[in-house]
Amino acid sequence: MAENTFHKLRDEIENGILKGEFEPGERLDEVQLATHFGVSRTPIREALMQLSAIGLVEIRPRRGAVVVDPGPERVFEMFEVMAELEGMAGALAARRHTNQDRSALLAAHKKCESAATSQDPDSYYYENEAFHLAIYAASHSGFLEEQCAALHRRLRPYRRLQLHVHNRMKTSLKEHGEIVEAILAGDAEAARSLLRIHIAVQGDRFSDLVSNLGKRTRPKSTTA
Amino acid sequence: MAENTFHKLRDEIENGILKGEFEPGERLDEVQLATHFGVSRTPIREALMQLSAIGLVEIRPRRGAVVVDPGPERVFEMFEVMAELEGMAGALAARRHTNQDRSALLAAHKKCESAATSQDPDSYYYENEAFHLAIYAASHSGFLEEQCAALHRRLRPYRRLQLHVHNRMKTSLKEHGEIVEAILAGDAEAARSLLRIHIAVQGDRFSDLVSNLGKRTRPKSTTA
DNA sequence: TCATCCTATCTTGTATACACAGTAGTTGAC
DNA sequence: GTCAACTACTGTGTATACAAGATAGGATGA
Repeated sequence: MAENTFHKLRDEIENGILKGEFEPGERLDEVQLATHFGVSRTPIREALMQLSAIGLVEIRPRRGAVVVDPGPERVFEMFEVMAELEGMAGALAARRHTNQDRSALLAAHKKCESAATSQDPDSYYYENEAFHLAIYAASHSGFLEEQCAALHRRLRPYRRLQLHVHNRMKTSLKEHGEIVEAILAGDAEAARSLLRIHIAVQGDRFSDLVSNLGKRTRPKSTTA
Repeated sequence: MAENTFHKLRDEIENGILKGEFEPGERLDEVQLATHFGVSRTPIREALMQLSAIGLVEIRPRRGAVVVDPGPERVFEMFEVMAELEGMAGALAARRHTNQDRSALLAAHKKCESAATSQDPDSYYYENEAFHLAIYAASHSGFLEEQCAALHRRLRPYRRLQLHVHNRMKTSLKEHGEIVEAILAGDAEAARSLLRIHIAVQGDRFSDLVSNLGKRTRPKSTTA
């Protein structure tokens, strides 16, 4: 541990963006953030630099940092790439998973099941994340795992919105079951295509997503 | 452009790392870099923050920044992911390419041909990069294009080493030809698998890569 | 009344200063 | 002679100060 101030600030601001406390397009005032966190501008700037490098904020010269607004097409493209990477992770996991991975996957799946039966979207959202992280880990490719986790993290807010679509939780859980089965059976191509379909935003889910993107920018009331 | 100092510094240091001026594992002294570039430590730190966010350097608290050394397995994993992403870009390009993309691809391919016939590895290296960027652009997925370009850039030094392997240039060019054909014919799955094979480091190429990784860390004489 | 220009203020970008942690070198003791 | 501890120094982390550009508001002219 023993992290530095700018590390904590980076996570803090990143979470703020992902949770929607800072809206897309919003300007991030350095002095304001500095006073808010009780630090000087220096570590704030360093945190913003890191966020700009991973594409969460954009720094325009002499004009400050703004929260990047990906827009519907870009979000769709991100899901497209996520589907491909997850498919790859699933395929590798099918070939390489150990007994430990097997237990982790089954345990994560079971927790998703509990969350789904108790009809708790927030809990399912959390356990779903753990489930996917377990797949990445089972791929035994450190780099792929990192890339997947990073993109997964970035897509969090949109995934969260999707879960509130009617019946999505139930469908999602059913797909999880098939995915686990394919991976544990060592069927790489089945795991790949099942995961692709699981992630991809196709058909109705696309219009659901676009519709939800509009809702994301809230009526300014919960800002404080 | 009117970029800021830290933008230029970031590119400068990044190029230094990719070109091997800074060796993997080497400590990046802030004061030394500052005096070298004739600036203060502030923009240097901001540049290092960005490089740490994209994984080129690692910042350990109170112990400064060091150039990340991926190690053979990690490099292999990066090529694995690159192969998948390029395959995806090729598949999308096959479906979505416009007449403009078509001309750009053919032009880039022709330039590779010229470089190959004149037996110029450096020139081929450059034109090869342009060729692959043309494929990314033809995918018409802005996010995928960015991801591919970033990873491609990061793998530059290793690709450069590979080109010096005997006959690689000729084989590479032949593969390019087949890839162009598949894309222009609209055969997505052919384009995908051809590109996967083109990028993947398999069989002999893996041992070539590992052997070249050793050469990269030079005999410490050119440090000054 | 509207548009344009000028000015004042606010914010970013860079430099510098100071505090604290880590590291290395030296000295002393076993 | 070797190991450990203490001290001095080097370098990072954060704050603050200063300079320069951008924006907004007001004033003047058409």
